[in-house]
Amino acid sequence: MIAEVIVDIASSEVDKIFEYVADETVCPGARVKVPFGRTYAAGFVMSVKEKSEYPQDKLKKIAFVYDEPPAINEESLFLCNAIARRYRCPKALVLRLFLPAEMRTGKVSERFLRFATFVKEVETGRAKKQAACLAYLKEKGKCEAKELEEAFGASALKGLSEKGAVLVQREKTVRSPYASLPEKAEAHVLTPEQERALSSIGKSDRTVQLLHGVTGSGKTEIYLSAIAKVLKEGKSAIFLVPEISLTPQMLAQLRARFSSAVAILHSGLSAGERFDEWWRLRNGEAKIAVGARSAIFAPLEHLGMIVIDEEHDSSYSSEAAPRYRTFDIALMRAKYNGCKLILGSATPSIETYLKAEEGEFNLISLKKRINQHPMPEITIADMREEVKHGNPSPFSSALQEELEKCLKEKKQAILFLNRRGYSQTVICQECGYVAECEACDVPLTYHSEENCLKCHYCGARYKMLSACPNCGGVRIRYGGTGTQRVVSELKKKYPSARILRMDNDTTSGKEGHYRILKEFSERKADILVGTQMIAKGHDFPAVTLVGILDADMSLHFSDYRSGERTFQLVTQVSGRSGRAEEVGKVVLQTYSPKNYILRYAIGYDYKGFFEYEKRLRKATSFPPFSKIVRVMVTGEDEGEVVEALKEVYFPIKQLVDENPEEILFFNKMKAPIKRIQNKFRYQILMRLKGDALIPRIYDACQTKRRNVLVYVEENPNNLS
DNA sequence: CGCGCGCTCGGG
DNA sequence: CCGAGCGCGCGA
Repeated sequence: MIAEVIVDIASSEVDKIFEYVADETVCPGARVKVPFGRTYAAGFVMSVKEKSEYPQDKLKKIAFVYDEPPAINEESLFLCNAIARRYRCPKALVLRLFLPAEMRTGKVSERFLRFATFVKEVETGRAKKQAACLAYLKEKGKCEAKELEEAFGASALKGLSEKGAVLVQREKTVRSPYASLPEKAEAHVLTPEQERALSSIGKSDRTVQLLHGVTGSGKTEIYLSAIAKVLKEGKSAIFLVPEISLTPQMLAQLRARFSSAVAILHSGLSAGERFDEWWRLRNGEAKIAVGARSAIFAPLEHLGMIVIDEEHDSSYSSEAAPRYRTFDIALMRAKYNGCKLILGSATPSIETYLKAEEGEFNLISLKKRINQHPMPEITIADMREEVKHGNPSPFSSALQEELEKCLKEKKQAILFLNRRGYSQTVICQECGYVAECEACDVPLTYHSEENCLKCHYCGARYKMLSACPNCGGVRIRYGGTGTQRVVSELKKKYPSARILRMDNDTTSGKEGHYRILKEFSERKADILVGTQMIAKGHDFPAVTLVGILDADMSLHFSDYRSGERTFQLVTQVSGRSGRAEEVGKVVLQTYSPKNYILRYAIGYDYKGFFEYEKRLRKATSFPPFSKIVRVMVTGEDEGEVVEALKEVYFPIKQLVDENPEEILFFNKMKAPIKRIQNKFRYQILMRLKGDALIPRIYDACQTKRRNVLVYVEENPNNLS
């Protein structure tokens, strides 16, 4: 037998089939160890065949075959080939997506625990501890050795073991994260609207189902019911959520409904936990994979449903090679398995909603909130007026009024500002010098807590300036407010209020998010100040006020999606207010109160927003009415980067010249941020009418340069 | 003449 | 990716 093997080396130069002699038992998908060059390499068997065209005397034998059930199944192999072809990336890199990292590095394997089992009664003589221990164990039959040692002492157990009264053995166990969560099944009664949605999914002949429902309309319950149905048919399901939405609340809900049939795959788990959860899915013990983006690669067979919750979320696009969109992989899997793909959102992306409107996706709209509560009322605070009336603080008078009321009534408030740190920039007032990162072409952010300057692109830290390094001036201005400054201003204004901050700087550690959210939900604070991350699906019943401090931030971002993103953000953040019996309030601060996007957002008018945005995109030929392609060229040596840019520019230029009807825009330039982490960044930017040229653009970007990275991005999430 | 470094090439 | 092989430049 001959095995066609891909070696686990993520480089395009070695991304080809190597043939090895294998015995009959080796099957496609198996992980193997093969002689490669001087040494050995890990690899994957992609296929097997009878004989080889390669010179027989040069063929070598597979050295070792890992785990008996092949780690990669047939569907995974199919997906791997499709993804590698689509995104032009080494197969080894794609294959890694299908395995928990722990499996490749071999750092973690199964966990063993020592268990003591009762064997027989024996004479214990004067050894009281032994007698007590034996009695205890006889009662229980079997328990963890560590438990007995802690209760009765290690010597007692050892003594009993030597006498043959108990048997102490190492046993393989499965780490079960969240084992402590309750497993109680509750009765689930669907509202008529939810019932209708569920049956619409069942009846539809479309693969993709778009569940468009306002915040609080009970989408989750529909997902869970749909999954339960699939499970009953003996099939499995994947449930995807954005990175930070994997809250304990959500997990508790899943546990309650499906108990141990759920496996959770996310970065917060320990290496061992992730490894075990993965195997529970692979061997069929668990039927539902829940997780962020990468869980779309879960090793499930007989897939009966895929759910992508908050489908508009940008975390569903991979920022590293392979730069896949989760939706694309999900669609491949749905088609392969002949199952449905449910997308859910209160604010679907323009692209998704357009496809639903055109009938490509089945559109299901949920218009009612489960608890019948009205959406919180959003009022606009015109910050131009505030400035005119001499209010220099980050809080408008309307917001201050509401905050005071909120504090007096002992309710909670959330203030949202999408900028961490104290001030965005530090500027010398004498000469205009702006502190910048040495490795990146960006200004540094002042962090008051550590009294230092930080680069938000590479993470570098610098000492705070005592004087301007340029002119020696000591008058330094702090430009642009961040969450830290908001907190310090709040403390000045409301000294008795308890304030929590939640941003990238306060959420480090395994359960950073969770800790802060828990404190806030236990009402250990009155005001929560935070970035993006406070917007996601958390439920704080006591919150009656939300302040959006700077709605313009994302609005005036030079990006075709800025309107869409602002609408989504405002809707999502507003949804945090008034979750319980009380009607919530939202104060939205802006310098452009007449802006269309904000107008639609305060009226919760998704359709209005969609029609407006659709017309705009159509008129200007932006996605989804075109495709934006960016070829990024980056490396430490600027000369080499420019060389490489020219190298890929010419074939693409030729392509463009030959197909003028496909092109809306085409140019090469420096990227807006010219350097990140000492790497220079140049780009070719294109707007194309369709996808026709995409494969050839990828082809043109294949370079064998070692010190320069060239990659293609399709409709990238940011163009910095 | 011999060694060292940088580039190219092969790996089954 | 990683190491082997080889060519060329330079010092004594």
